[in-house]
Amino acid sequence: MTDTPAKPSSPRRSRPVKVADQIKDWVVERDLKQGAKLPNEAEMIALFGVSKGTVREAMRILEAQGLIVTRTGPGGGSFVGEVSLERAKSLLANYFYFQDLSVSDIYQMRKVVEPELAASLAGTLKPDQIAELRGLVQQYDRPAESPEEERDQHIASLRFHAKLAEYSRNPLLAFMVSFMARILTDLTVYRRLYEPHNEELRVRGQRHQLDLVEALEAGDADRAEAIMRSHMLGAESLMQRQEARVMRRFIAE
Amino acid sequence: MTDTPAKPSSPRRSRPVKVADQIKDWVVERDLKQGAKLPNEAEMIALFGVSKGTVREAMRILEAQGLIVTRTGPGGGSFVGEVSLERAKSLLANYFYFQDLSVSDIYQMRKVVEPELAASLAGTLKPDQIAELRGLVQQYDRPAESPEEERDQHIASLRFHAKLAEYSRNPLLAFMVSFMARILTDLTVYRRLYEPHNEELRVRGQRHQLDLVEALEAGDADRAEAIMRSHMLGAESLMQRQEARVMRRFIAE
DNA sequence: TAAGATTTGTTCGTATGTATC
DNA sequence: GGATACATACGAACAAATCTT
Repeated sequence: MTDTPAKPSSPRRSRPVKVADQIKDWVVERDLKQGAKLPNEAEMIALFGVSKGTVREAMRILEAQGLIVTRTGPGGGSFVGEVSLERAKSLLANYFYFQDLSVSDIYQMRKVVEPELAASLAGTLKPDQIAELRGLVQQYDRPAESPEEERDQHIASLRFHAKLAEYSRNPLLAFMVSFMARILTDLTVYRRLYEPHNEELRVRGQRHQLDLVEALEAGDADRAEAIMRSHMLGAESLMQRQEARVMRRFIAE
Repeated sequence: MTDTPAKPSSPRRSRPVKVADQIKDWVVERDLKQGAKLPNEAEMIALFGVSKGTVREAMRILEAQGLIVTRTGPGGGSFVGEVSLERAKSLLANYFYFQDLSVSDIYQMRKVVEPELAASLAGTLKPDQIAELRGLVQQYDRPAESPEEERDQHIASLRFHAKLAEYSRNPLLAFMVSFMARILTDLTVYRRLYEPHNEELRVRGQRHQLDLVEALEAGDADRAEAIMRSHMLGAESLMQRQEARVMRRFIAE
């Protein structure tokens, strides 16, 4: 029912996995919302006719997917918990760990998605949101004086994009932009993926972002889109030389 | 190390979760590849100084994320297993279950991503791939004679897009397109999300796809992009009236 | 086919930890 | 601080799957 169309001869499903599926069904049937309480361990044991260990393994499966959260103590138990953005990004990052994702792959996506986001945001932001964006841009207002500062500036600039994503009313667009910002951030942190210093590019990047905020404030969608497109081209050239294959490690949590 | 920058006061981490993290670290340190064998249960117990139940719960966590697979019997055990495309899509779908994702949200994304995919595919496909695409288009060569057939045609048409994604050399682009095709397919299956029948639109859609294959074969990127863009607009209008909020159920597996 | 070896799968009893009242 | 209600963890035993001979 809630399963993908029909696995041709399942490879084998252990009982905990089955129980996890049953619990999902149980939740869906009752249309439980975030925060709703699930039966406790003892009740689960009775409900599905399995032992405590099996129930616990099933719970861990659901927990790992972010579908439930568990608290101990009186009034504790397991609860429906919506999958957080953070967890969703981590789980997807694990997938790309095994793919051969390059920086230019990411930019091929960014070049089309970020301008669309910018365009759709024009004229929809509240003054405090505009202010917050301007605040982020200020964080890299001056030339970096050390590699560490340059790295921090780079990360702050990615936070600018993540913030734009946050303001979007389209969850899919928001997720994709936020996800790419995270991958690039991780890359910056773990791989020193920032340039041998190029002051001109930094200044131009900052100019772009300030102009963009202005266009967003003015509600000029076309201009916002154009600026973002140009900004992406600049950023791409900034990172292009980095041949680095992106994902070469597990992403924990 | 492999964790996100630094959780400010983690809410509490159960022992199985810790062990799961330790196992991830263990794998990363050794740079184990897909198929590599992990220590068996007994060794894990010794290695981390926890009980069997705890080890098993940790394993279930990793399994739920698609990071390991487990087999019984001699020569069995747990193995590093790359996260499959299917699982990644399912896990992400669970996130959007809790978001308020609309059909037009999906199309906002499709309208920019699918043309980019089409453009990048022009001139890169082998004859058998071209043939396979043509084969898919043939599956909705004639007017549907029943709602069921119309649904099947709609699904086949989404398979066309999924197939294009499969041919892409950009894993990120490929994933996004495939993911959207899956959501729309689920929607078609579970919610009868296909139109009250509009023969003209069907014919035009098919025409688009045939022209697209031709442009891809000829290596005409601009034309492929333009056709896809137009195709997306048509498909959008086809589904537009469906106000349906997309995700209102768990996606199992 | 059958038996044995190996490894995960499942259960049960018990004890401990944790948060609420 | 004690009682209560819950999850958490351990250990020993047994079941099932699968490979080898």
